[in-house]
Amino acid sequence: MSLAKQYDAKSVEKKWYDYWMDHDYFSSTPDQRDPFTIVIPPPNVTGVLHMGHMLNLTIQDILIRRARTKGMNACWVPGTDHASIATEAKVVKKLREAGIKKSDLSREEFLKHAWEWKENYGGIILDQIKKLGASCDWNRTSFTMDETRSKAVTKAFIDLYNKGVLYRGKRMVNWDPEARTVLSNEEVIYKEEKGKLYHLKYFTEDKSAHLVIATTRPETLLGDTAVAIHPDDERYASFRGKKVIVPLVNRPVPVIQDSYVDIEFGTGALKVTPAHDPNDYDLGKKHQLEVIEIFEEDGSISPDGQLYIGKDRFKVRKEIVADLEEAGLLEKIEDYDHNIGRSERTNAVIEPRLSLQWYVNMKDISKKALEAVETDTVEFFPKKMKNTYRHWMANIRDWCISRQLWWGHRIPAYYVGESVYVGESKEEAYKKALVDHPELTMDQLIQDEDALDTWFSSWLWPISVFDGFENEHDINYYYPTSVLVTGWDIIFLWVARMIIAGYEWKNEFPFKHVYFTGMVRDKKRRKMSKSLGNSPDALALIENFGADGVRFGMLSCSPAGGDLLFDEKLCEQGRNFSNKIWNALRLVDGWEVDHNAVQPIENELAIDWMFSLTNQILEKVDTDFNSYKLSEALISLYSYVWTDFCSWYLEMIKPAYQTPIDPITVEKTKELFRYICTMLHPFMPFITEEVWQQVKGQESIDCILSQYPEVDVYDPQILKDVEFIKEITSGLRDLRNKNNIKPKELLHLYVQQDDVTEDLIKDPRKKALLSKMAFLADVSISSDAVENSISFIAGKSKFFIQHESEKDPKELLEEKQKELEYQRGFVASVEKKLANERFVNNAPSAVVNKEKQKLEDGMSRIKILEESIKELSAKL
RNA sequence: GAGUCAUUAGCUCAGUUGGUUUAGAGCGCUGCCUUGACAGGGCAGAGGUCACUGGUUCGAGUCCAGUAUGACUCACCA
Repeated sequence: MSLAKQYDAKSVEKKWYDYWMDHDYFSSTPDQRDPFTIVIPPPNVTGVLHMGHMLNLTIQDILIRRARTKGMNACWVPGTDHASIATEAKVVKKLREAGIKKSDLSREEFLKHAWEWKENYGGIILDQIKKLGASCDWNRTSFTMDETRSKAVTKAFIDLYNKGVLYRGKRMVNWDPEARTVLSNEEVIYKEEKGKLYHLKYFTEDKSAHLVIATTRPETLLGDTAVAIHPDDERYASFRGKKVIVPLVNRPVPVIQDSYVDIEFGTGALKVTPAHDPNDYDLGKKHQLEVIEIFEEDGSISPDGQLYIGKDRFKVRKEIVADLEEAGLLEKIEDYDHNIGRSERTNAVIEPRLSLQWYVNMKDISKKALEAVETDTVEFFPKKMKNTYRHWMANIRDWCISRQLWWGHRIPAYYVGESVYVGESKEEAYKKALVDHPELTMDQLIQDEDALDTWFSSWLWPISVFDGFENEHDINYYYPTSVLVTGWDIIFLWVARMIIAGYEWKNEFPFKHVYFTGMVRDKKRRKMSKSLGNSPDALALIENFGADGVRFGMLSCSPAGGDLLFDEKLCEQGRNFSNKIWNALRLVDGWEVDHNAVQPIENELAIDWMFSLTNQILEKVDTDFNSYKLSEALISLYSYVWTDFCSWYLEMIKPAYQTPIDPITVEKTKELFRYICTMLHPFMPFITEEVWQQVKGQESIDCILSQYPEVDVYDPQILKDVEFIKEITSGLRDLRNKNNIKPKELLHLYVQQDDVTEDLIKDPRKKALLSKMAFLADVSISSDAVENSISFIAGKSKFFIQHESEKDPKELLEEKQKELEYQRGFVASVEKKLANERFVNNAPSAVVNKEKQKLEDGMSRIKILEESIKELSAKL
């Protein structure tokens, strides 16, 4: 049965994924082999597959599949995280669309809806991951809120609490008024935005004088409890120790002096709102100022604000400006660009807010984690990420882990008044509480309303996916894992914390290597985002170019850590590559084998050459993998398969049209195909499995489990020899091109006599190969000039054919003269080096000899060019 | 404001401890090619003062200093 002209990725990919699954090839259990383990960076359960995931997953699959063919016990654990804010937001939105308000539901009712939502949509991304060909051990699929993972979270919390690492404190936090929860610094995005600077008048109590304060947030004056000036600022000397009146609310507040105030900025006078600005909070503490909280959780004004009660902060800003103007207390408004922090999830402007939260004291528990990276115990790729990591870890702040959400792990802390009791269950906490409060009833023990930050479960991931807090069996075998593949944007949120957790609970790092991928951007270097609409539909890409094509496209342009400018063309290139391999297979598949045919001698050489080259590539790919240069490895394989194997090798051994081929050549060629399939399999698993099945011969094993070849010794001389034959062939093709000689018209090639050409002519294998590739009737050495000839140079030797040049001799002469100039420049630079005594004396002899060889070859080329020019000039 | 990194062909990038015939690849571009694996193809070609200025060295795209431009991270002053 003949093969289809074009490769059909769609049917092939489904067929083999099902086949692999049916044979349980992805699943792993501990055995005597070395483990190679990766835990997936869990995508949000709300997520759909996007470009970042595809890059990330492709890389992980490449590493896993390669390890598998190298005989290791490869285990890739998939899963998702519960993404508390994102998921809760989605559920709230869905409920709202159905006419249900979250505030009308009890916690239990809401969670029922949330779980329902998770059951319906949570598996989507996992199915999409399968389409990409990911060879995850699906039996191990985990979810941060499933039973095992939840237990781990509770255990970790209690353990830290007992060690005294957790504490509860009132702090100024980043408050998201839309999600009504606290955010970590990492979840706030600062960006320059256009704003205004409002200049407001604060009068003294007797109204005799006023000072002017510049502020971007006039509405916060409702919470002002002081005005600050610099002690050295003589402009405000008369206000020292006095009180001024806060506009509109008419509250007298002290004028305090503090060197924190920047004399140069604005008017040099600062209004102080301790409840709603981190710096003001510190000032307030220092000067023992009153703290007035004027905002509700949703950003509206609270009764303590006195005015505008219940109105939203931005509405109030407009109104208060109008009211101030009317009262004559507004001096002027200036345009002013400043940084505004917004919630990464809801885009709401962050409101600094005082709040009682749970914190992890990071100082001590992060020490080992910093050291591990400093000493490369945990190695980062690319290395430069160490700097970023060090900077953050050295200045680490305490981690606020409580979130005012329902979807997530509820904090296992219970209160009796001010006393705190933690426990895996309410019963356990109750027992502890009874010690202090013998009269306590169960109902009087109140559990914390808040849930834990999602990262508080993610940081346990490399341990919890193996049930590492409860069960030794798997964790002892798989932990520490081999490599973590993730984006650099979550180096603090996730990577650093996992390393900390690893040392905290396993006393060992969670992964040996961390490979940071770049950001996927569009051609214009913009980040791919939903709002810009510049992100291609991942599944549509797979549909159009095949998973192999997309994997190729993602990889071929993604240096570690570097940004990746995604272009659909790259996937197209990948698809075309599949097609190329497919058609190479078709060629070989179509050959008629004559079992009595003798192998032509040029095939012998071609095969020797191709095997040598294969070993060279194997070596190169190994080196690239060791330093995670995956895209370089792929590019090497691409050019090895396309250029060397298809364009040269197959042409070398191809029998004449409708002529049968000898069995040895076919067998060797199939063997080469198998090498190609195994080497390329990690990158393009489907096409390689498909082709493998056609060429596997006696091998009963499938490509996915085929043994990765070891590098064998090879003869570099054979690579040089064939390189020379290729150079002559290309030179002659160019000559044909320029002189309108048909590509396949047989020619007689004359060769200038020297050591290299003599070797070429005398070796029948080389001569035969050259003749076949260059379409030669004959090759002969000629010391005499041949009449009416045109020539070219390959290496350092002259080659020519008897043919009247069709080119304008003048043009030809110019071309040769240009070339001569180049060669003279080249020779001059080499001569300069060799004339330098210090070079000849100091440089290693190998380098000096190389230079001498360069000089000799250059001189030889100059001589040939000079002769040609002389001949050409004579004709003019 | 502090720090990190980058600057090589029209575009995107390689270039491993300084020495690989005065720099490589892919895409794009130009010319030619179609019965025979593949137009999702073949053959060939053009295209670069390695950002700039100095320095170290026998030798610098590669090391050092400065300049310019850009990107990112962290911290943020009303």
